[in-house]
Amino acid sequence: MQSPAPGSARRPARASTIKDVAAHAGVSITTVSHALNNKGTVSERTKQKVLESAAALGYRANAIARGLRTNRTGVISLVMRPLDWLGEYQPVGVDYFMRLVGAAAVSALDEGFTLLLVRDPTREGNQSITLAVDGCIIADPEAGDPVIDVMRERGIPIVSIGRDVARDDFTDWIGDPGTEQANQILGLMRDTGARRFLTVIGTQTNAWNKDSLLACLAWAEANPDCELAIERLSESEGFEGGVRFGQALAAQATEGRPLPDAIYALTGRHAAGIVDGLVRAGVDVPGRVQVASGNDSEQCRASVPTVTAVNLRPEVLGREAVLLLLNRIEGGSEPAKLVAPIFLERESTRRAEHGQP
Amino acid sequence: MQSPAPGSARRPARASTIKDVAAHAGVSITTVSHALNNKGTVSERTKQKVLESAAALGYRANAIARGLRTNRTGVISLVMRPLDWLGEYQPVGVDYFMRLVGAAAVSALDEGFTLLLVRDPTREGNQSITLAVDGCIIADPEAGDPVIDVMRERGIPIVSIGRDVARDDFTDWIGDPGTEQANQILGLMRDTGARRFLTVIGTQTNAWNKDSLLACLAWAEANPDCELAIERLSESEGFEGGVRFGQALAAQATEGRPLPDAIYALTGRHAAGIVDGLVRAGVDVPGRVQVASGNDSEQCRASVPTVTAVNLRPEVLGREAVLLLLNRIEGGSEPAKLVAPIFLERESTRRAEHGQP
DNA sequence: TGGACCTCCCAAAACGATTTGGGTGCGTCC
DNA sequence: GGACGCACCCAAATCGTTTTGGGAGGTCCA
Repeated sequence: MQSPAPGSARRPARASTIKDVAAHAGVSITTVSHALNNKGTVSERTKQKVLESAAALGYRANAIARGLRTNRTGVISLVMRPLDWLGEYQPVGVDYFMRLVGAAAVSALDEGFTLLLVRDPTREGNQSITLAVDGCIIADPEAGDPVIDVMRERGIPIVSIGRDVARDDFTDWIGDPGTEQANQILGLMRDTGARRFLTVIGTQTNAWNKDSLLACLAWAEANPDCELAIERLSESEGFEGGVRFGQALAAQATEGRPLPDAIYALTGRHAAGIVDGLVRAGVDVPGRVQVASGNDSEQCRASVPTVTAVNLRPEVLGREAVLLLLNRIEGGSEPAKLVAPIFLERESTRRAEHGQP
Repeated sequence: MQSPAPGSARRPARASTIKDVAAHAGVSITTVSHALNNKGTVSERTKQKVLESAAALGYRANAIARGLRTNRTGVISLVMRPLDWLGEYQPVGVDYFMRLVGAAAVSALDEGFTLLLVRDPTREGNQSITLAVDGCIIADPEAGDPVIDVMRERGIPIVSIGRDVARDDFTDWIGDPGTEQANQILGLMRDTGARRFLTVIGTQTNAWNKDSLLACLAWAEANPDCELAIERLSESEGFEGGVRFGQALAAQATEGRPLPDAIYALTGRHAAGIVDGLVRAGVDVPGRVQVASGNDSEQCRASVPTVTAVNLRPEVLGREAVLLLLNRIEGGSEPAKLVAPIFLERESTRRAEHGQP
């Protein structure tokens, strides 16, 4: 196995084709195809001959040619909408995304598929293979997401992680409505004395933001002794945006506008940033203000104090999305699963007096 | 835009082809191809007509057919050898892998490629597109890794992250020899009083394990007042394996076999586990034993005490690997970059008396 | 008038597989 | 001996592009 000179141009080494195998075995390409794929009728003797020739030549069917003919590539794509907004990869605090990708990739591999990471496939000039996949997973679609339209037009099965809030007919999504989660978090903080609440929500139109907002409003409706304010903070502001937000709150407090008793920030980076901003401004967390996050992230775990959060279980979401998609590709109609998040109580909220064991 | 009934089989909706566009515009398919790709000579009038027809029909060239003809797919693959060993996705403590994938994906997307995550492409029966990519990145290849042979045979450019220790002629890799890193860590612990050292290395034959081992041995050679023991611990043992290892060390100490003064565990999960095992067994870290990790991970950051570690900068590795690969695909010979790791001093090692500012 | 040279367009040949729709030869049965 | 069935094999069509190698028609110049 000679290697080309370092940096030399791509070796023109033509991989052997089905024609080469046919010639080597002294049969037609039809017979080779049949022998290798166990189709048609091929005598045992001929089949062995073909297998030997294929092995001798190191033949591996060209997946592109096969894909052209069969319209199957063995590839599923994953569109991470969060990436499309963030614009750039953020090295810290986006581990939800990372875990999701990892879980989806491994699940796909386990099922004999490969996972293709793509950016918005609706963009013109996208020369790549994004529209030639067997199926597509879209994570956190925005309202009326055009990716769903494009895939449907092409007849490519698509499932989402988190529903499309503008598309009630689209039911092939997994995730959780987020209602229970909001009730649990707000309820905990109420039980430990909070009455003035602030919910900090991102600016994207995805299901998570919308459904969480609705859940918070409904909760406030059901708890008239509590007061709830809503603020928007763009996802792309990240941790630093949270810090500024927290400091601004503290500054306003010195000017007479009272601090809320409890803050529920949906994004982990925001929550951790807010805690940091408040603490730096001398506000006691959780003594004066309690803070909780709607999505666990590394910053929540590493924060001082650590931030109470919800684990949305990206590993499970990734795996279940792949399995649902494969079912759809096979024409199945297995129902989509809900994935209930896990509540993680940490230091940034107060412990309930008579809590669980 | 009607949607199919939920769960209905894939809609047979045939996407429009170049033939449809040609018919619609009243020209030949050659002309369509030329007009859309700015090749050949097409009058401005005809070109406009073609563009209009293409837009009207929502035409997007079939990437598979194009790939068959041009032998270019716009896809690069990433083989994570660690995944092949671990066998299963580990939700915690493999954030090095996750960050690498994320960085590589985003870098590829920025350059107009998509990233395909694949498992060992040398395996028989791998029906997928893994051998039809434009290039391949292999992370942490093992000694004489067969993936490199397969890709070379097919003339597919390949670059690695970390060298192949059994292949000196293969220079298209990025990373770091790990020598400086070992010297720095062992030196720090020596400077703070340690004399009896223990290095804990994984069992894989990749460059990181091998080069780190050599670096440690060389360091011991150069520091004759120090004593160095080597132990192997399989990567797949993870955090729990580290815990057991640490507890075993502590148990042996009560039986008269003295504890080392300093432990250098290459794998972050091992290091954090060892700290946990030692602390649980009542050993003071860093008072009695110092511990450092060769690869930062979330467990290192979240451990109590936090674990001194080295940030191998997976974000940079992922991006540089993609850029190097694209250069090779274009036939370039730009030299590969070294990516120097960053030393992160934390609580599990003692502070040097007269350290840096 | 004839040829050289544009400009603009197209038919057909790839690319490498799968699949359709027969062939061919042989044995069996009436 | 002829019809039929079976086992085995193959030529050619097909998938949707790109690219090659002209061809038709017009202009310009000798």
